[in-house]
Amino acid sequence: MGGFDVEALSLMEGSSGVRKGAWSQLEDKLLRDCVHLYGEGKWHLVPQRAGLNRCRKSCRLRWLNYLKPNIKRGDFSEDEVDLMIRLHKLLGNRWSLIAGRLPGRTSNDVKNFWNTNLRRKVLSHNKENVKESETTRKTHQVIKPVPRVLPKASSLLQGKSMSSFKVGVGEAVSSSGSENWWETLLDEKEENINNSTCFPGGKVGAIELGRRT
DNA sequence: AACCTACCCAACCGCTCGCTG
DNA sequence: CCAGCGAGCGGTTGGGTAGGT
Repeated sequence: MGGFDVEALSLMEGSSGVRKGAWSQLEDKLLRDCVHLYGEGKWHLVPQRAGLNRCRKSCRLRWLNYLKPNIKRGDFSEDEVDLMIRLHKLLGNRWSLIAGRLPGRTSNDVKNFWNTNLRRKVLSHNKENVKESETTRKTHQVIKPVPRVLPKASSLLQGKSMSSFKVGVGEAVSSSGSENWWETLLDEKEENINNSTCFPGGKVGAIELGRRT
């Protein structure tokens, strides 16, 4: 890669005239300068301000997943993987929430890592569990997880600090008074994975956190 | 060396949510 | 209350590349 490929800037334009595809160094520089100058947010204004022929979404994603300072690159540590698995058990495919507990990691990173590395691992692990559970089904009633509904306006859902966050449902959680309530929740869930008081109703599905099902 | 396959990761797309007038 | 708009999210796609034959 030597120098900016100005010609490439005019290529790969969509039908709307907006450029698509990989970002050039020049585009990265323009976007970085723009965010430094105006700060994050107002993404609809960014293409104009930065002089980029990109859609707002593309700009935002590029910044969040690649250009933002303090983004951690490289392999996930064992601790991170362990935490990711536990959080995924708890939260399901809430990549942004999971990424929020992994400093320097983006939701895209987490999602990609999960899909390429962990999904298979977990699936095979689950298969083993299914085999095992089939042998014990006669004596143990299987109680499946039920959506845990959290307040929509909660800081958890907005990626804000957890320290001031109080969960609105599940007395066991809110009454714990723990700063790291979610860690408690992880332990609690592992311990009570088959406890109906923790997961009442036995409804099948991902854990509800407000936005999606 | 050439081809094929699987994998990784950046980027796009479509949808939902929250805010505002 | 409702429509319009911007922001954010998760699912999916596609290009690049490493490894195998």
